[in-house]
Amino acid sequence: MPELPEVETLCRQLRGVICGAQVQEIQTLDPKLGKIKGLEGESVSGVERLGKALHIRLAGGLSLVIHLRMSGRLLWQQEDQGFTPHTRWAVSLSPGRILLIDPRRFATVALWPGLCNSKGIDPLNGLTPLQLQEMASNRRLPIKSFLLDQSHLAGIGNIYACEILHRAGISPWRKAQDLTRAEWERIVGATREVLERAIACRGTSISDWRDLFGERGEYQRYLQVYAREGEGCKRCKGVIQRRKLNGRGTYYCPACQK
DNA sequence: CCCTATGTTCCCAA
DNA sequence: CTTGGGAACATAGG
Repeated sequence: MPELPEVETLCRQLRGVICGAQVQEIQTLDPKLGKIKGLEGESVSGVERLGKALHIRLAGGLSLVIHLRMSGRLLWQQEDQGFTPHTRWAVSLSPGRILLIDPRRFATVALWPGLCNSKGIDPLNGLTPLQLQEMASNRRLPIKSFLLDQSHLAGIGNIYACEILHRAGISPWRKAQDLTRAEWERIVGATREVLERAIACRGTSISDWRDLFGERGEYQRYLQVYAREGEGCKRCKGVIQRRKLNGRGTYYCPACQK
């Protein structure tokens, strides 16, 4: 469910409520998640996002790393209001607790010694067209699959890959190695514009995404192609199509994405 | 029963 | 060894 804008939203919201707070208790309700012990009394020194992973940094140097995968959510409870359905894990801190809610049970939590080194570059931090073009040289996979590969760009998922390619006017099936310099420039620009607006909107609540405080995001108002199969393109006279690419629903306008 | 779902990892064939 | 694609993971909903 959550991609870069959604995880960034949680990251910023968590910073506002748990920086400096002390860990009181960690509860593991789903045995599939490994138990994390020995953090009682540790204080939170910061919250960072690396790709789609959330890092809660502790003063002792360790980081609690949460990955929400497909259906994970975080919910802040200032007071104990009980566990909502599908609560898998919870951290109680001095000002309140964070619930990890995850129907499909793909989410992971782990304790990392220090900073996790992720290979992919952050699309919002120093992304250049030349850099991308070099990474894509000799890659015959479709550009959409390239954008989804977290070892290249860290944070883009299925919704935003579709939206970025529409905004850039490029077909999801173009081979990554065939894009021109000008097209990579359009991708970099579209990536920044789409992700920054989505962050400002606190994510896309097309189905069940909610932020840390249970509020819906607003970016669904700005979606140009995702979940719009059969509807008119907002930029040309085309009709939005949906096809599968590597098993993922892929929305695009055949008329203006070349 | 079928298909779908905002992600990642493993396995296999080319 | 590399690359790309499909299945698996687990659950709910249409």
